[in-house]
Amino acid sequence: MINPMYITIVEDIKQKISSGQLKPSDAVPSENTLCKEYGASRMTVRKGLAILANDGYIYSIPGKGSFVRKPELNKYTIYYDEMNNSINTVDQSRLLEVNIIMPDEKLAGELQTTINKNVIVIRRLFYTEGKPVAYDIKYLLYTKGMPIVEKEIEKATFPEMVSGSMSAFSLKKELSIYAQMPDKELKQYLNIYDELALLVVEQRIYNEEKKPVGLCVTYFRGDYIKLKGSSE
Amino acid sequence: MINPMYITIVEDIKQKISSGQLKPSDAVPSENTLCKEYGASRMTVRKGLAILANDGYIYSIPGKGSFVRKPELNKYTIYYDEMNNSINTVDQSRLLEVNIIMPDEKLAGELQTTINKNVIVIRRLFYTEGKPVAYDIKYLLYTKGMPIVEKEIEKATFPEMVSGSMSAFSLKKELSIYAQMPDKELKQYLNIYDELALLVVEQRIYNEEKKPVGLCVTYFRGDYIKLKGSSE
DNA sequence: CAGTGGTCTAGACCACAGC
DNA sequence: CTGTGGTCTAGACCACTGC
Repeated sequence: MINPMYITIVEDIKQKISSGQLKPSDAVPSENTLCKEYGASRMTVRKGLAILANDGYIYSIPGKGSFVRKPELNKYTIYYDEMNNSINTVDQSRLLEVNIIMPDEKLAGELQTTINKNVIVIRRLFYTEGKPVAYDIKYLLYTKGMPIVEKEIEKATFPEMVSGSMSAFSLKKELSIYAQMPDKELKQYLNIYDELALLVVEQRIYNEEKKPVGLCVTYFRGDYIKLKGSSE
Repeated sequence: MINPMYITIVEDIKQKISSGQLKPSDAVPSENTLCKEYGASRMTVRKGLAILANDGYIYSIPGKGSFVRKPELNKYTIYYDEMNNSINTVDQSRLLEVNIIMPDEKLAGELQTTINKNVIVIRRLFYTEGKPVAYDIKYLLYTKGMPIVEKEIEKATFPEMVSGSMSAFSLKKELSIYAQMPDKELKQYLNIYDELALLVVEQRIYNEEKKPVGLCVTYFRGDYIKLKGSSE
């Protein structure tokens, strides 16, 4: 396997950074230097540097040069949807409620809407091997194209519901994760008889203009979910 | 403000995708078509397409063309370190223990080492406004350059401790997040008198060859932490 | 002023898809 | 075979930095 030249350049420089030969805020050799070093044209060298910049290894300052970046030690990527997580996958879901309501003030505030606008409520229970493992409640601002067929709602994830009515590319999403004790209602739904912690995940979806279009809160039995994230 | 031409191309195509004019798996106009359309050279067009590809909007298949990608609806980025979270920041930390131990079998398995290798244990308590909010325990495989000064240990985050002894660029990190009830010991450390859920975060750090170099488990009082993530 | 990175061109050759 | 994307070149002009 013969790599293209720009890949060679990328790997050489990555190696120098990983090995400590080049340290954060050190200057990477200038483009012209690298051209001579590799016998490559400037565009080829630049392609390599662009990749390094994109991967977070270096940054460039016009007129000065390219420099090694300090790595982001605390950045993780997490793939989350309410039906699928690392311990168990939801194999069944039960629709508790689909309704159109007028939000109370708290909810209206959350959704940045007014108390006289319609909001869709969807409440579901998720099961794994016949046992209830999560209680899920969603509030969606009504827009055309929203799912109204119950069968669709039962199996859809939150972003899927919203993206039916708008291009998914324009959506901004936020997660909020915390631990909580269940109240009476949740204990009943989730068959909890003694003390058991819940993992609560709130998803908020915003449109292109950062207006909220939906809120989803999922209460997972603590013994049935583990969220996983990783660097890179 | 006049944008470079490749930015214009990027924004035009992004707009077509966001507005739904181009849908997932639709073909983007070919490079030659775009060259003519914008009166640009092929390298300029390609630069634009490269950016779109990098941002996850499109993908290219040699010999066929470029196509609109299905957005990753479930991808989030989370910035986590054990001393800093969305409700409160740790303003004080107390070192409970720094020690060198032989791991038991379970720990040795976790760290993929043997029970006769030295492991550093660090246990800390984190405080916010004088109140204990998290209990933190770390296991590090010993390597040269490890922090041994207590003052350093008290304030360092997990990746910082490890990166003292190796280039941080080569580290792979994993997060595991779940909810749990505190045991007696944790209740004591965290001043918990009635039932309160804990948010538990495990960090695992691996070196370039995917060998574990450290494990860190942090138990947060559920009422004192909320992890935040967001798309893009 | 010389050196740096940022943009851009007008060619070239290649491997691969599909007809 | 034509059209596609992937790699690469050898120039060019620009704006910026630092001496």
